Amino acid sequence: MAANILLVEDEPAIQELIAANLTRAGHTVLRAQDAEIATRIVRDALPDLVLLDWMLPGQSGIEFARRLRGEERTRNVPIIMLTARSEEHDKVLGLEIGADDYVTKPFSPRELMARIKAVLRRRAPQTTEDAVEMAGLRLDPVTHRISSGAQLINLGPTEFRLLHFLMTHAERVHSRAQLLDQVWGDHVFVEERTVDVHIRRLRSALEATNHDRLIQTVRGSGYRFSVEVMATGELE
Amino acid sequence: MAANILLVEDEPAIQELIAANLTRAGHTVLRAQDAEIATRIVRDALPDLVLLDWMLPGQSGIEFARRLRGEERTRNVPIIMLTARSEEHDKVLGLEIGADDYVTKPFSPRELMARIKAVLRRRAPQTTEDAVEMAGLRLDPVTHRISSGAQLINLGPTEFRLLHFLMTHAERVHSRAQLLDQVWGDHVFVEERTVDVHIRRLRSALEATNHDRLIQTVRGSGYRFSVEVMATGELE
DNA sequence: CAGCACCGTGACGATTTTGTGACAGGTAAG
DNA sequence: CTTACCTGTCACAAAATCGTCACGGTGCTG
Repeated sequence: MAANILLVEDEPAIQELIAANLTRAGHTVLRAQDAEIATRIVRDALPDLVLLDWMLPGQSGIEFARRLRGEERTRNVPIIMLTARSEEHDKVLGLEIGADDYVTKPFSPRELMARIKAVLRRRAPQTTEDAVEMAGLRLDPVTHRISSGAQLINLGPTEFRLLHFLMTHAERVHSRAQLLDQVWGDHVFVEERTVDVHIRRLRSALEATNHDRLIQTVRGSGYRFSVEVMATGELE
Repeated sequence: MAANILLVEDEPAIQELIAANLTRAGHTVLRAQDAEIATRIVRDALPDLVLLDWMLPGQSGIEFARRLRGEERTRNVPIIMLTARSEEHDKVLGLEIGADDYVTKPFSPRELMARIKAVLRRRAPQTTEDAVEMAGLRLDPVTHRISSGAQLINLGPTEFRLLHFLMTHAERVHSRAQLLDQVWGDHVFVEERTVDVHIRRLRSALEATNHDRLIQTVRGSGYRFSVEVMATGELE
């Protein structure tokens, strides 16, 4: 959770504001007023995340980002860009470079912190090697097996990862976007509705042991793995 | 609790005094000596609250406040005005612009801190992820579930958001227009009476656990979520 | 008590969201 | 080069939810 964050921002007041919020959230802050200083810092130690102002004196933020992406060593460092306006042109340019997220000024620090949290979590997928068992359904990451009692259940790789994620984050609702980030990977371009299809494949595989009811649809929000029975159906 | 506060005050001694108190209370302070500096800051980052001196060199505080209210992005930032005069006329003018509170100099720091706390609390619960529980009714945004004891209650997306808003802003009357803004979204074209229908759907869903009485009609004004029993009828 | 403004309610068509079956690649094993 | 999976996308079906309306009830005013 706690991370080392490189903050590249020329406006002192804003830099101070962001730094204070980051510190309060438990992160360590490395500050840079311009791209040159930032470059020097990155050479010494790789941060876990870079917060980068689009407009900087001297070398622009976008140029710095491009350089980060260009070098093997720094390629995988997540970048969040702070941009003056939400113009489509900027957004496209940013995506090209591979910024992980965008925050447009004026931004609320609260929202910025939320984005940072999201990006960090996306980058550090929680993959315990421990077996999970819920409601008689057992998933073992080591042997890559799923079983219900003696009954073995066969799944494709994607459905396996999906079920693993859902079981290790049970009871929570996950949006399709979140599932894509966590299960498919960070920078994958896939239709959101594809999640539906895999949910369906997962369900039909679990149908044999009547475990398909554990995967619930939350209309307008996403999906949830839950042991609790749905409220509606008192089907008798 | 901890917030980012923009302090616009030209008198250095006063500024220092207030800033020290804010910092001690755990807040982060952004300082500006005049409206121009304040404008520059707001262009980049939205504070959680603005403490604004009425009298400023150059552009007046009231003018700055008016500009904040005029722009979409900054409209909802709470403002507390600081003024030397205590004339009724000023108070009216300030409230007209939409200042959330009003403190007259000389003020006691303790009083000011209390006002700040009050305003922040009023604005805060809008974006919380925490579960809410009132009168045995529990709403959890994370699992997207509503329960009364072991009994689960099913709601559509809109009713869910409506109940969430009402519960996080309980004991207060909300007009239909306010509810539409807060629950439906800012620029939605929907009949006001539609709120009635959703209130009704919400009530009938809560009826099973006898929680429908928590949602009260305030004739001529709107609706209120309240734990207190209505004074009027002891319906048996 | 009449008139009026306001609210609750049931119904219904429209819209949005999700489930489902089919299909065209893609990949790895044989 | 087959064959046997997997995958991502689509189009369409099914389902849930939404917004509106009309009607009737309720409480306030004078």
